[in-house]
Amino acid sequence: MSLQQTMRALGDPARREILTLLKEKSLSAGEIAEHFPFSAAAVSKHLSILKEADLIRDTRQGKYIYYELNASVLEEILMWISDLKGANHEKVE
Amino acid sequence: MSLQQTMRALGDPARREILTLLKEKSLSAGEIAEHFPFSAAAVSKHLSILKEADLIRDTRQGKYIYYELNASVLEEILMWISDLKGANHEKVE
DNA sequence: TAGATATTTAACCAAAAAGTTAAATGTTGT
DNA sequence: ACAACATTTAACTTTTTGGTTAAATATCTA
Repeated sequence: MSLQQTMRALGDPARREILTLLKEKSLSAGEIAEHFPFSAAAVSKHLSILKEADLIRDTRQGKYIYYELNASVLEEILMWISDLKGANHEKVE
Repeated sequence: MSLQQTMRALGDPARREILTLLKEKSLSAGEIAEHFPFSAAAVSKHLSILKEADLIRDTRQGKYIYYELNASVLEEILMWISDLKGANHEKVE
């Protein structure tokens, strides 16, 4: 929820990679885990950190839990960074 | 230099705070350290991490070393995030 | 209900991060 | 050259992070 959580979540390369994967389409935990050289448990932990930061949402479908990107949270970071850059960030209508 | 370094540097709240301070104006290491509850050495380490990420630049002026924000690096992150959001990030002329 | 599969949670471990104090370095002014 | 000051670097400690394997939980199907 907080900028802190979001930034922390984005600090890890594996988690950024997960977000990039999810940009294309929603994937189950297992499908995501396949992309990485470490255990499903490790990936599961990454997923829970991303979920706490509200960067992803999960929905169970039977045996599988599908994850999808929640890009809306990125707005806050975008603003923080834009602000640092001294941009005048008006709302784009 | 890498996105990884930049993201990692931004992952720490103290370092983000430093950048925010430097947004206003350049400050010496000592002035920056005054804003934090921990030692000057700890702040110095944060500064070196930010410097490695090229997020700040330093220039010595006599006894003092002044730090200034280098916002240009933020462009890369901004693009990464915009991309995740699915934005069509054209250059703004 | 039992067994197979998907995923998470728990307990644990090693490596990295972030802090400390003390010593080293660079600069100024006398 | 020396003392005072600003800052960094070194050595060390504690906490956090990111991984492991094994056990727990949830769902499906025979």
